[in-house]
Parts: sequence; C-alpha cells; structure tokens
Amino acid sequence: MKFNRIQQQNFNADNGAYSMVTHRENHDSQITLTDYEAELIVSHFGRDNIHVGKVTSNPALASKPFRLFPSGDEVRLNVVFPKPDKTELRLYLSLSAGFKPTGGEIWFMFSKNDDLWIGAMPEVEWRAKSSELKKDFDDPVYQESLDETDNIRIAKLKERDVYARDRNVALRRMKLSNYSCEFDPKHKLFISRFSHQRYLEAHHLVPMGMQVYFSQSLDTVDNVFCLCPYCHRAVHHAEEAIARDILGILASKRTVLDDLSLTIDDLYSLYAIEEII
DNA sequence: GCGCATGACTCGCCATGAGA
DNA sequence: TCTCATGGCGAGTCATGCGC
Repeated sequence: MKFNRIQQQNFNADNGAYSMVTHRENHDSQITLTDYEAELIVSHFGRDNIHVGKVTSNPALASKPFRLFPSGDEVRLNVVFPKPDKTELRLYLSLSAGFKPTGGEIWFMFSKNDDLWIGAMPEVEWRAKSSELKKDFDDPVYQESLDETDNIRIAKLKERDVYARDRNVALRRMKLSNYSCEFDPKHKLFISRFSHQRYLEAHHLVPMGMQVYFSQSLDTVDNVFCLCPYCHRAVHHAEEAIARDILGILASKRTVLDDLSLTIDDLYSLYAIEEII
C-alpha cells in the first residue's frame, strides 16, 4: 500500500509503501512484494540491477542495501525475481542481517535522499503515527465553542484569542441538518442547557490538519458534518470497521471527496483506519 | 448494443522441503 | 533453526461468445 501524505511527512520521505507481515511470511523469512512495494524497489534499484533466478546463482547481485529505520544502519537483504518470465518480486528477511519483523507487524519502505529505508513496527503504533486526528489538539476547544451562547463566546474569546475554525460554519451545518446526527437522524440527543438546541458535535470529514495540502478551505459547510457525541467519539476512537462504516455513510452524503479529488480509500488512510493487507 | 456466462490466463499467496 | 528453492493452487482479470 502506498504512503499517504501524512506518512510521507512523518518519515520525511519522497514516497513509500507498507503492508502487514503475515505469520507465514515471518516463518518463511520471505515476502512477496506486490503493487507499489514492487514498484518502489524496481524504481530505486532499476529492473536490470535486480537478479532473476536463485539468490545463490548470483549472491552479489541479489544482495541490496537498505537503511534500517530509525537507526540508519545499513542492512543488506536479498531481493530477486525468483521465476524467470514472471513479475513476482521477492524480498528475503534475515535475522542475522538485521531485519526480521514478526507476524502482525507493519513493515514499510520509503525512499529518502537517494536511500531506500526499511523498518517495522506494531500495527497500533503504525496507526497512531499515521492518523491526522491525533494532531487535532484544538478540537475540544472548538466543540466547546459550539455549545455556547454568543455572550459566553465573546467573553471567552478575549482569553482564547481566536478559534482556528469558524464556529458559524458548524452552526449553519447544524441548522441545515435540522439538529440531528448526520450518520443516523434517529440517534437520540439531549437538549443543551447553554444553546437550548439538541446537542451535536461538528466533525470535519477531511481533517483540518490536511488544510496545508489544499488551496480551497476545508472549513466549509460541505466538509462539516454534525454528529451525536457517540458517533463523533466513534469516528475518533472506535475499531477500524465501525469508523469506516460511519465515514463511508457521511462521505456518500455529499461531494466533498470528489471536490477535493480524494477517494474513500484516501479518506480511510487519513484516519489510519484503512485495511492493511 | 448490452448483459451475462464461460473458460483461459495471470498473479500472488502459501505449503513443502532441501541445504547450510 | 534459519535461509532459500520450488511449484501448486485459488482468486481475480480479461477475452470471447451467446442470448436478449
């Protein structure tokens, strides 16, 4: 799977790829490289420089240098096209060489400054590192602002300076949604004692942290979705399948992804809830 | 022209085993 | 035990033919 923009930024990489190490791959000490992983290896080393056939028939050509993440130490791993006339590309893992991820870990490769880096980490750590939502420290402040009267808000603005996002955009969306949860309007909502409206939270489908990558504003009525607290917390914290379900329904309601030239898989990747295979 | 069924082919995963 | 070699198999893709 190809690195998304957050992963590229995190690793300061030109481009990269990742996938899960199966227990079989760990046991066999070999990974069949597919799709973008294979493309990355071929474009880095050059197809003519990758050995076709058995490792033992040309060990020198089969052995390729990688930089181990995060230390930067050089490790040499065998990479070959094992079957003549086939495009199957194989990477051999090696404990003695210094790279042998365990089953269930995410292994990754990325190119940076003319080097090809390789590494692995547990899936939980990988998803935490890949999620744009983890960086959204301002969200609690923003949500609180939506449940305040104008008088309270103006007073607090003096302390807080300005909100990074325009609360009026979210308030307009709440009105348009008839003060109901946009994932499922049947979800029960309590009445806020401050706003005297049904309590909702605003969620930017394409996270505000991605603003740097788009010329058009992400703080728009189209990109903001009103969710009940349960659904909003689920988007941020629930198991991947549940979060994907909610985001999929939301994305299908408006054209915001099309407008930003994103696919639903791009969106899942931004939330680090994509299916890693 | 379109939709569907069928078969050939390709790709990649995985099982098994040999050798160091 | 670890590394490497080999090839079978299933899923997916694509081309072709047929019926409507």
